[in-house]
Amino acid sequence: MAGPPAGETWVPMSMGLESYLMRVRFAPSPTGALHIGGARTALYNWLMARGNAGTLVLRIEDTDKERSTPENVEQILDALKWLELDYDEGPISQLSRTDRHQELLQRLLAEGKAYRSTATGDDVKAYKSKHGADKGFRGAAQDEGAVRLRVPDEGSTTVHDIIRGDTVFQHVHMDDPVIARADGSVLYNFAVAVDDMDAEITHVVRGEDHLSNTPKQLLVYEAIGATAPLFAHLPLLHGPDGKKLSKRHGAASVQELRDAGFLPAAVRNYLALLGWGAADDQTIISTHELVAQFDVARVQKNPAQFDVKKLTWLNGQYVRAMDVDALTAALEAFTGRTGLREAVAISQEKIGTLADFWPLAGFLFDGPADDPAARAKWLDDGHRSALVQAREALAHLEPFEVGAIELALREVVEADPERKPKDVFQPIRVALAGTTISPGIFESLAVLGREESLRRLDAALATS
RNA sequence: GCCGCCAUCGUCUAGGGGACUAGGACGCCGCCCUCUCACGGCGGAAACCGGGGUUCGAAUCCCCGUGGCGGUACCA
Repeated sequence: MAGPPAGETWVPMSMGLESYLMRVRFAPSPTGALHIGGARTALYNWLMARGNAGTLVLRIEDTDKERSTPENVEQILDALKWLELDYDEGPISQLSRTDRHQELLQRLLAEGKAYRSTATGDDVKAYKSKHGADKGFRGAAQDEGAVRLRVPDEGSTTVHDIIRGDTVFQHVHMDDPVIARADGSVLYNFAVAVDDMDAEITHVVRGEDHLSNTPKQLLVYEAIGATAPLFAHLPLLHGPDGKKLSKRHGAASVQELRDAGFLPAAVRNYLALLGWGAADDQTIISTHELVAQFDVARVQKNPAQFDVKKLTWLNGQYVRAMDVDALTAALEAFTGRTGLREAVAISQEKIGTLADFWPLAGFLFDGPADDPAARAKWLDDGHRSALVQAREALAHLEPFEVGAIELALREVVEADPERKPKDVFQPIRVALAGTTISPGIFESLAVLGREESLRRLDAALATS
């Protein structure tokens, strides 16, 4: 599916050849579920590719064999699929590129641009505490040990970042980074540069936690003699307490979002807004508009806090904008039940997430809930006559439809000047639903049908 | 500790020297609508981290401080 998405043959006027050939990548490490920050990184890359007729490459950074499992890879693939973010190339396993990594590693070793050293982390630390910040660790070449890249003593490496501008890293502050373990297996900072180079990635868009890794990777490019891509380091995402986002903030992973009943389109919209704003500050933006409008250069520099309340509101907007059939399909998939359409139609404007539906409307299918407080308040002797009259009004009503039901029940209200609407409607609600919260009462009666409605009213009268 | 990034309402943001009495959205508060819960409508409270500079003029540019965050792995 390389090339522009279906129906989108345009290329923004301002885009030159370089942008037209844009190649971006999403390169998660499979250490567990796809977190929200990772999802946003995936989304931004996807938006860039789709908005610029570019190519999105999916690469799995699995060079850490301890943590990378097939199950974890599967989780990431699932999450992307649920988010409806597709990719044009991959998934490529970084591990599968071992031969190529070794080839270049040996070359750097042979050229003296990298060297083996048995120096440990503690050795480096000791060296640092001796020399302070004025001298980065430089090892002496040995014939065994881990492979370190030789960092020049003088000069500096500048990261050109689309979001942040230039950041200069002085070489004297940098330690020679380890690029391969003593057993020869390569490390992230080496593999990522090689793979991005071979995949001809033009724009690396990733989390800000990689910013200080970038000069090391730039040095790898330089040692290999390759041209580095452009970088964009995204601000990190925090929870409501300003700390790193985690499970106790409600939902930290894409899977949790799905289970909480959020819609993929709403999640995409919300995630896009987390660190980025459209030029006109629009809040509800369809994925199609997002593709057209997203501009990584406009991404915020400061970290954003994930706010589940705003996501919930946004999700409600999407729920209400769906047509009933689509929402029914989503809810039937979510609940595992069928025949929900009528109940969905009368609940649509009252739910924020898919998970809100069953607690609200489940009584239509599974019978009344049991809320003793509601029964005590509304099914007492004081409301008995209203319930009896309502039952009579409904018993032979034709047709048994929303409009007729409302007329009939309002007549019951007016039959007694002391009566307020809720003195009739709430007892009915509690009789039908078992609780004081439900979709509209006329609508609920119509969906239940005459027979079931009368059964529930009789049951309430029998126990009150 | 060292290296680096960042800083507008509680939150997400608009703003990029004069259009700022700092705009929008979520949330919050009040009112309206109303059969419950919601939706919706109307209104309100709420921010330029602090201090110095530059300038006729600073939320916007510079410096310092403070705070937050990231990195400092033979993790990614």
